[in-house]
Amino acid sequence: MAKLQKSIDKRNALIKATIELVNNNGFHAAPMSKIAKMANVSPATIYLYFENKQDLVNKTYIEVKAKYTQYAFATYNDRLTVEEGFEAIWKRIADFKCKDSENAMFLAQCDNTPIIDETSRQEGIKHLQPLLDLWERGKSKGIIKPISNYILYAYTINPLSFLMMADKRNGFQLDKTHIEMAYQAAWDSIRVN
Amino acid sequence: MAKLQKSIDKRNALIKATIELVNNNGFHAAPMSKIAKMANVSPATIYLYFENKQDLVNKTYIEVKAKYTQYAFATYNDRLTVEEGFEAIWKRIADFKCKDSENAMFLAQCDNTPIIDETSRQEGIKHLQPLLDLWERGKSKGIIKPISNYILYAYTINPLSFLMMADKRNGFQLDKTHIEMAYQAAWDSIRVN
Amino acid sequence: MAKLQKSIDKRNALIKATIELVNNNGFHAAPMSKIAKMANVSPATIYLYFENKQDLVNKTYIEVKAKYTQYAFATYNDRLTVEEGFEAIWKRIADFKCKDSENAMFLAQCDNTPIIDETSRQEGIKHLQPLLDLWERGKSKGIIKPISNYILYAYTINPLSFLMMADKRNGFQLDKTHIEMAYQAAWDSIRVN
Amino acid sequence: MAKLQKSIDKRNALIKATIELVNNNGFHAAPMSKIAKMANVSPATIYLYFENKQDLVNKTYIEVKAKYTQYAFATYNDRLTVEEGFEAIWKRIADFKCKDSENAMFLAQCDNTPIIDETSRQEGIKHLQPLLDLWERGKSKGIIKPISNYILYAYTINPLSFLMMADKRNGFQLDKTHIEMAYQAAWDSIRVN
DNA sequence: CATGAATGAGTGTTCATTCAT
DNA sequence: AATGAATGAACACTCATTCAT
Repeated sequence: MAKLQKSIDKRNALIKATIELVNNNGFHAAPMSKIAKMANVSPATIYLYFENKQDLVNKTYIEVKAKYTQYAFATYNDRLTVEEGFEAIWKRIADFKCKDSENAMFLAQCDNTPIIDETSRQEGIKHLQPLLDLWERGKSKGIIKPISNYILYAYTINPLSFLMMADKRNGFQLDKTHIEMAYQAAWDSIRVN
Repeated sequence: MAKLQKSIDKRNALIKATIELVNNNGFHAAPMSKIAKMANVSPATIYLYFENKQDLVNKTYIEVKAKYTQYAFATYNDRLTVEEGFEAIWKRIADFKCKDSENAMFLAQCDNTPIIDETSRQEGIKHLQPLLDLWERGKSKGIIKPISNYILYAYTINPLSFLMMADKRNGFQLDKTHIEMAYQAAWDSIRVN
Repeated sequence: MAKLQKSIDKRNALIKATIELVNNNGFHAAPMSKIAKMANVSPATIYLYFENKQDLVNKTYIEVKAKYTQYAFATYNDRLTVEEGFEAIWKRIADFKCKDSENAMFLAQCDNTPIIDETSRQEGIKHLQPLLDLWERGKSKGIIKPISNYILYAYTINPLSFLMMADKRNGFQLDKTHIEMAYQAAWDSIRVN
Repeated sequence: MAKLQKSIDKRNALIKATIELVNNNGFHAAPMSKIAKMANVSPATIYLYFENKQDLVNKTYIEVKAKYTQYAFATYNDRLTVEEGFEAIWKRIADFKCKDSENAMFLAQCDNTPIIDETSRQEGIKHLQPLLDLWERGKSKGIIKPISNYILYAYTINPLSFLMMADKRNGFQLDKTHIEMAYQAAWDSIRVN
């Protein structure tokens, strides 16, 4: 029991270290040796928990994505109206991007990069289903435009990554007011007017 | 003159090679030696044209971004109405993402990554000014929502990167119909009701 | 008693695993971890039975060499004539190389390699004494050439290793007929004609 | 020209270092770093001359084997009688084992080991053809026993490796007298009495 | 201007061995 | 007696960069 606990701690420490290093300097500046050092572990120990670097990165991605979706849907249930449901999910995601920016930034870095292999990417997306279901409901009720989910995602959720990065990098502040405006833009872009 | 011409050719070849390699396997799979080989040049020659790898990547980014903005504004002039102007620019950008996907994918990979340094990033954004001016015009005329340009960008232009990647990676097809739908979403998200 | 029995089983399993792995890919592909796995034992357990890897390899060598000499002399007794005795031993050794090729191959790999330390090598040779005695008898009776035992060994026994490897690796078949021819060559090379 | 010369020097130094290290402590104690150091070269430089460690070892083997066969046949021509020819070749090989023991020991270590891949092994054997031709001549003239070349090799040439190792390791002295005795044994083993 | 050869520092990974349990 | 987890040191190999030519 104690052994197992310790193991999970190390695994977590490794994943945390990976996220931290990747966030600070990008994937190309996150060597195994540094990850090990930051997790207070020998480089060899990493390979007790992960097959290789690719696996470590994939697993980290999947784990973070799981946290993300879990957070996103925590307040949602399908008895909400389409608009209520959408707002609930969207705001939770916005919240995640603001409050858990470590994880959010890591996910953003994974977005357009071939570092995560396709299998893990699919695995990561899997838990987004409730949102897709909500959209289908909205479409059939004539509330949401009858367009591809890819477009719906591109115009509602994805912009939040950009805004979070702008907040981190440039002068932009992703505060309450801006989030409200962003939500309005998101909803306006997909609702049937 | 002939010498200079030759030089520009080599520089271009190097930039082209960088883009190609980064597109195929990401930044971590684009070593200087491969870039040199693909450009039919000695590794040492790269350092006649660029200070180091960081510089090569930065310059490549700036160059590609310049092509991108040049293409974006080619049909635009400020005598167009706000909506006409916006549509003109947006559609050109969409066009670029479809037709020059080599360059577009490279830019997408640079988006959320710390590989490009902040200075070069600013340099790349510089030429986007006409779009910002257009938005200001739209805002003052009450046509476009009075919100931060970051949000306007996030909800109109940025989604196109996501859709292009979806087209490259997943089943999604960024064709005429989808582009039209995306444009509608973009415009709906920022126009005053 | 049960405990002790179990221990011997484990020791044997470890030695067997060592032989098997070394045979398959050579010494450099027989790490302790794989040996442990193949013997269904923890890596740490190896160190209860052997001091270190060198010791494991040495002991394996000695053990296999012991089996080899035991087999070689099983049908021999010193009341046989010199030629009968030589044939008996030689044919047993040839038999061993054919039938117990696992062990024979392992010994062959140890032959010209510095992996086995000199002490263990001497230890392994020790049981060959009856053959040396036979040779001395043959020499004193004028039946066997009065030459160094090293040469006698080199020209009678050692060639069998080469032929066995040729059988394993190349097209050569070390069958009944070839063994008979080899025996004739061996005997011809050392007998006083 | 100077450049090319220097390159060949380095290649030779690397091969020499490989032989030396393998001879001293076996293959498992010849890491690339030590080979590089012994050749006064950076580890990275090895990879300018050889694809990888396997390639380095293979090429070293082929090169040494070539020197060996070249030396073996230097005094031979097919106008010699079968016995003269055999003695010429055999004695040259014995000579090689004595005088160029560095190379000879390296070859001995390669003999029963899977470190050299089969292709390189075949490549190494290729130049032995004149000996095989001589044997065929001897067989057709009824001078040499009509038996497999594998057996002829096992009982004439191969014992020399054993004797050389005995000379290096144990008390045995592979001197003139012993060589003469060994030759007699070799010839007796294959000649038609 | 252009290069091929060269490299020190670093990469991901494996290994023989140890230790707390 | 037996172990799974852990590790420092080493391994084969690669990289961005330099330099003599």
